[in-house]
Amino acid sequence: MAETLEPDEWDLWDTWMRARRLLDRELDRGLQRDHGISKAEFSVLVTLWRASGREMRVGDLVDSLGWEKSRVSHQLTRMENRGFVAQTQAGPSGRRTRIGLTATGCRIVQDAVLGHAGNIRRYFLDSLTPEQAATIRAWSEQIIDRIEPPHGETTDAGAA
Amino acid sequence: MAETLEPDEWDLWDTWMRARRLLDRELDRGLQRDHGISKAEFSVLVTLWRASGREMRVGDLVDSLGWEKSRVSHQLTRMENRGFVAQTQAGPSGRRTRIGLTATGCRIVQDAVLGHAGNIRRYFLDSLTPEQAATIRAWSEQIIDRIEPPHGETTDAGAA
DNA sequence: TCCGAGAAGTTGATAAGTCAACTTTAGAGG
DNA sequence: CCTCTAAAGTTGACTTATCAACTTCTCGGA
Repeated sequence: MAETLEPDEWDLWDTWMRARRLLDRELDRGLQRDHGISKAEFSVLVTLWRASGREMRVGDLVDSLGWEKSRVSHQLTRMENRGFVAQTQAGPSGRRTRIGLTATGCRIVQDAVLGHAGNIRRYFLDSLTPEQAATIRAWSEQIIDRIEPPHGETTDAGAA
Repeated sequence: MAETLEPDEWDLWDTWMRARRLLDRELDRGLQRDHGISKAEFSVLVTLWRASGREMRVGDLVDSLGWEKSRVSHQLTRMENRGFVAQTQAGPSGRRTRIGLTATGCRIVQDAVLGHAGNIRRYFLDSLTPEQAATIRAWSEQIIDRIEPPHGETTDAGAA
C-alpha cells in the first residue's frame, strides 16, 4: 500500500475505465431502446433462461449474478410486476423458493439476446484478435482468482 | 445485429464482466474503509486535483468524468456539503461556474491516491505483463474510438 | 441594442442499489 | 419431539443515478 503509480500506469487505468464506461453505456442504451429492458433485467432473464427448466432457486441466482441478495429480491419484485418472471414454487409464506421465466419473459429474452449479442460483438469482440482475446481471458481469470479464490484459501497470502 | 455468440465468446464476456465487478467492489471497499469516500467522490477529487490550479469548469468536469451533467451537479452539491469542494468563482446567480478543491479535499485526495494506487497495482497491474498491458491499452483505445470517435465522424461507417 | 438559439447548469421526481435488521425455514444435537 | 442456530429470503430506510424539464447565461446576427 501507499505506493504511487507511474504516469503511464495511470493512463492505462484511465483509458481502460473510460472504455468500460462507454461500452456499458452503449450496451445499456441498446437494450433499453430495442427491447425496453435494463441491463440488470437482461442479466436476470438470461441467467434464468440458461438454467435447466428456465427456473432456479433465488440463492443460486444470487450466486450466478454475483449481486447482493437484497438487490436480487428487489429486482425480482419489480420484474414480477412487469410480468417477466413468476414463482414456480411458492413457499408456505408469500416467499419465493423457486423463480422462473414467464412466457413474456421468455419471448423478450430471446429477442434481446440476439440484439445484445450483436452489440457485444460489434463493440467488444470485433476489436479483438484471438491472441488479444486469450490475453483478456487469462488476465480476467487472474483477477478473479486473486480477489475471490476458488475455495477457502486466504485472499492475500500465498501469492506473496 | 441479430447474430448469436458462440459459447466460448459468451464465456469470455461473462468472465470479463465478473472480473470487472469483483475489481470494482474491491476498490470501492478499500476507498470507503481507508478513506471514508466513495469511488464517485474519489473520481471527482482526483480529476480536480490533476487540473491546473486544482479547479475547473463544471462542464470540463463532466467531459473528463464522462458522466451525465446532472449527476455531476448532484455529486458536487453533496461534496460541497461534506466540505471537499467549493466554488472558486460564483456566478451571478447561485450557480457554479468554477469549482475547486478545499484544503480538506486536497488532503483527503492525497492520502486516498496512495492507497488507491496500491490497490490498483495489487489487483490490476500486478497480474499484467508488459505485453498484456499493451494489448489491453490498444484494445481499450479501439473501443473508445469505435464508440466515441475523436471528432465528428460517423459512429458505424468507415470501419466497414 | 435587441432578439433568439443553443449551451451550461440546476432541480425534482423517480428508479435502482446498498445496508442492516428482520422473519421464516431447514437441519443438527440433544 | 424440542430447541437452537444458521441459512434463505424479505423489508424498509437511506444513498446514489437517471431522466426530463426548467432557468440562466452567451453570443451571433438583424
